[in-house]
Amino acid sequence: MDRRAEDLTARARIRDAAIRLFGERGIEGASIRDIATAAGVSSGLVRHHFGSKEALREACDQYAKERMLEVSEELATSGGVAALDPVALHPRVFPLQLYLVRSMMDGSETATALFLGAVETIEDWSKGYGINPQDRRAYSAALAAIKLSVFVFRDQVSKALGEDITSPNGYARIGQGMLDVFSIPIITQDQVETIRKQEK
Amino acid sequence: MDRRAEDLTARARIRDAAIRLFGERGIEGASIRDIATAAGVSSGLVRHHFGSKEALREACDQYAKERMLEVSEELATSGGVAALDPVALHPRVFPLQLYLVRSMMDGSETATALFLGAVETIEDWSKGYGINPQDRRAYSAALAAIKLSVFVFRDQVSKALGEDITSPNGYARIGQGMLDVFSIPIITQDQVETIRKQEK
DNA sequence: ATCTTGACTACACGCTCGTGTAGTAGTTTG
DNA sequence: CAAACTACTACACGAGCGTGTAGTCAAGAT
Repeated sequence: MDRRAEDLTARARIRDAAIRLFGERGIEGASIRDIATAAGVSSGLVRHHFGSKEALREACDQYAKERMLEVSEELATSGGVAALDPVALHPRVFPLQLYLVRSMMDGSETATALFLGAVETIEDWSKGYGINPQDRRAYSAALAAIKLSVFVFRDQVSKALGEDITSPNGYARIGQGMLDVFSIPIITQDQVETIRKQEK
Repeated sequence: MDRRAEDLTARARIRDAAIRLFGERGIEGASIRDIATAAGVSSGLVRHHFGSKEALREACDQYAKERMLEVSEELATSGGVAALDPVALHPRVFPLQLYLVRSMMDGSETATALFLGAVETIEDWSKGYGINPQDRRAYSAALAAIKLSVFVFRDQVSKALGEDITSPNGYARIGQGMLDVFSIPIITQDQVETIRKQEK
């Protein structure tokens, strides 16, 4: 997580520690005392700045959302593979993505809204790109979920590759793996037709 | 979760309730008392049968693993799309998958071993199927993660589609969406080459 | 008829959690 | 210089947790 000038305050340290620990252990799994210790402050100060655990989580949601949208815009203007990646899948935002995924699984509305936004972005992009699936909405939702899957299973994927996917090399490999999934069709459109008829 | 003859015992009811609640709320999020209430027994009986929460989780891991492998074999022999789906993605095993994903995220070795097994199965399958990605291991790991992603984000995907993906209709739609992802290449192999050169 | 065993419950324990309260130190404001 | 405010800590609270213990009850063995 890269720092900004105002971010040397205790409040920012608490928020950063919360995002990291919530992301690693889940919301229930990380206690206020753990977060306070990680940030090098007393547990009372967490309460002083954020009021409650729920409010701390909302502050984290908001911050993660803002940062994600910032990075997303940066990548959109820089071109490259970015267009393929409306919700940025960039090593820089690993901790944020990890946190958002956990927050989503624990029912965060802000995080879920980000997901829905990503689905819409993919919908628009796929239209402009000339992709015409049977059910564009379902296609876009599947793609949005797919892009987050690597974060969810980062430990398992790392174990499968034999190297941490947060390392430059591991990240490059799994990124390449994803590109292969997106470039090599594993069934033909004809087969898809056949399956759909079977199901009816 | 479908029942078997022996499954009318209190022990089985506890295990089923545990798999459901662990899957819905995470391991930390579901207490022994919650599970006991859901199974219609006292919390002491959970301890009597399983010893500890950790042991209960391991029993759930083991049971989920066995059932998954059973279903996996069934689907493999029944042909159809099954070959495409070495780790069965079948509505029948939704609660099991949900549980295994949660257990995996909380560091279960049994669940992680299942994931690694799936990666190997996909590796073998992709070879026999004539798919030749740059990095077969990374490709297989990505595919394994992708297949589980729908379970992780089932609430978000359901919200995006406007209908529950555990319903027959919703399941058919997201299944179709996945098939479209696997049948429509979104970048060409040439573009992949270009990107790889850029990154170097 | 008594003993044993296993399924099952009730209840109490110590711990950690989120939260509440009181108070201190340093800076800002009048 | 005093008052007020803000960042911050220490400590106590009640609740819920996993766990431990004691005991009930029905069924089968001796």
